[in-house]
Amino acid sequence: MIEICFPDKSKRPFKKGVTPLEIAQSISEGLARNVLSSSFNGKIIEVSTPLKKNGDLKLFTWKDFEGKAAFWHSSAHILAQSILSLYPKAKLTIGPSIENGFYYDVDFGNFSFTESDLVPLEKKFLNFAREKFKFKMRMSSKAEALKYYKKENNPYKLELIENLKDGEISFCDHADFTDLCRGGHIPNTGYIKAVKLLSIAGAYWRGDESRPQLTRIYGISFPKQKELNEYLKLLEEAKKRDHRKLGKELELFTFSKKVGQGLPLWLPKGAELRERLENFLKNAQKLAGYEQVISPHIGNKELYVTSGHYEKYGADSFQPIQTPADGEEFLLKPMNCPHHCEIFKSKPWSYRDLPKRYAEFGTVYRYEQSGELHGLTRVRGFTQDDAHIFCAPEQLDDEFKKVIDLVLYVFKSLGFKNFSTQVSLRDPDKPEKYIGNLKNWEMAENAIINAAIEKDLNYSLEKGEAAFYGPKLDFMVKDALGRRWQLGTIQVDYNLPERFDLSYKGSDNNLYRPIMIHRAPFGSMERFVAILLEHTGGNFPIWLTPTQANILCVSEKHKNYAQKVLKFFENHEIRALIDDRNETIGKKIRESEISKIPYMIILGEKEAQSQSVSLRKHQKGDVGNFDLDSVVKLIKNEIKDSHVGLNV
RNA sequence: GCCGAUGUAGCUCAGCUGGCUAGAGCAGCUGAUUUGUAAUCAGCAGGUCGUGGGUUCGAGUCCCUCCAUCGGCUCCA
Repeated sequence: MIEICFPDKSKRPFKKGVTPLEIAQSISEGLARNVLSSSFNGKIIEVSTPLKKNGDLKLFTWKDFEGKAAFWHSSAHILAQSILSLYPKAKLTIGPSIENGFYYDVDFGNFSFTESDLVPLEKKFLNFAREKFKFKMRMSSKAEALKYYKKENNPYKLELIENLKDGEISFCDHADFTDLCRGGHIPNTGYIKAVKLLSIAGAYWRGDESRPQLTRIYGISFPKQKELNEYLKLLEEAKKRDHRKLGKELELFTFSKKVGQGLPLWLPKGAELRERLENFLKNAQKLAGYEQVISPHIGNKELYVTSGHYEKYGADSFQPIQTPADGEEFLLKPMNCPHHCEIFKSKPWSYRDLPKRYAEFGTVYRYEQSGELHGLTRVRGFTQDDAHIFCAPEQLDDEFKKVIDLVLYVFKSLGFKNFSTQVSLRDPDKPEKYIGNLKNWEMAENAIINAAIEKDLNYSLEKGEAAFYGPKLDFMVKDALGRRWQLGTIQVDYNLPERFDLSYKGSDNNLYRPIMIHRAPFGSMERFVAILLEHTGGNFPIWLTPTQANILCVSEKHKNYAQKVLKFFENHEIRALIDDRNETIGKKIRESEISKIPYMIILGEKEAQSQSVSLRKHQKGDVGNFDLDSVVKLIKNEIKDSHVGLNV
């Protein structure tokens, strides 16, 4: 007998060799039907694995992350089986489960696999799934595994096996298909009732640009057809919130082939919106002790040679601008930091002056790869809400926390609740990738981690993700389709103060090197507006929205009264428009609803007589009749409420 | 940059296997209507079918080049 301990700490004895599935059965038939995967002493195992010793058992169903992972991992096996069945010459590589579904990377050789090939593949998949093939794990010696894939002539699997230890190599069989596999499957293929092969993409073998490009097939599967339908519907809904679509519809920004790809043009409404965001942050920064500075859009090449950026990125960026003078070269500003360093250098500083906090909405230009451009989230010209803090080492801790507070304040004011943070540290195994001494790195990394803990951030530690000049803390927010984007960022930098030979005089009359903090709460105005659009679906908080109230006349007869109402609104600083076109009131309301203006002020004969207005709220409908004073008061109150913490 | 897909009027789209002067709705303009909580009616105008080349008696439709966009990969100071 062995003793099994469950997550609720209860313990029960079982016969030696019992499987997790049998244990589930002993609990309830329902659980047995739904259990997809399990873990024993923290290690993921098949539910058919006999248990031979005492230990902690967890059973996973579709509701658990681990259950879904097993489900999708198993789906990847069936996908691979389907691929080989239709394309016997294809070479399989890897096929993991991902956040939403799974993929398999395949080398089709000379054959060009296209989207239309997904349909028959999907059919094949479903046919295999219905057969209820059992997934069976099998250990293999390294020699045996190598022999198998040599026979299959599959260099990818051979490379994978070469990197594995003998004795830790296993295969998973189902039907007549086998694949190198670590394990973690559902009991049989029949659990998969619905599948959708979503898209194909090129992906480099092992993520290395210099190695062959494979065809990646993405898919998602579900235990019920209904769940697949719901997921596909969700994707459709998400497309409606795409910032590129909304930006066009709401006339916020546009692109022009003639101006150049990745170079956004802000339309009047978008520019106004962006200006409001900038003013909001400027006010907050003023209160936090920042000073605004302004630097030019180009800088002498020498500036970037000094900063080290030219050496590292020069060849991959916009190339230097030549002037009529011999040998003179300027670069489009790819970042603001070197300029700010020179601002700091403009006079000598005492320790009493620190920290200096220089802020600038600085527009920078970076030559991003054409295939990487994406709406407003990845562009070639953008404006960072940048600032650089020059402080003494002993001030780093405190300054870092203050910046976190500012970022959290910005996120809170704009209603971003579901964000995650990532602490990017150096890779300790590759010290050559980083500059600065070890002691400083440790100090900075600890400062960031401690600050993240103290501020109760939900953070992940990412080794090897640090910039070459220092560790950083990034704030990540998802877009409508669940893609993660970095917005706010806080970075510690030991490099630039060194390269620019920055210094301040300490109390002992010696010169010391300041530490620099780069930070941008929005990240960039472009990306921030994009993500804000996707989060709000274009229904911005009323303090930000381009038009707050739309004054609609029932007929052209009431133009004069409408003008009077407009004047009244303007006097109370409410952004209002008049729609006095010769159209029906129904049409004006419809258009106002579509353009997502929060309030409609409807007025006709009745209202003109009584000097009142009829109020309609976007997405809500008629609110009732109000006199001018109370309607203004009502809207102003909502504007104030929508602006969390701004009026402190 | 790489793999795959897409590109028809300001916007959303139709145009089957190549065959009359390329269509629709919305937006625009003109006129009628003067309207009460999500589209009033009629008329008019609007397109080098992304670009350049090729195949063909004939190309929006087939082939190639380039450009842009979309989904990914790589990258992201």
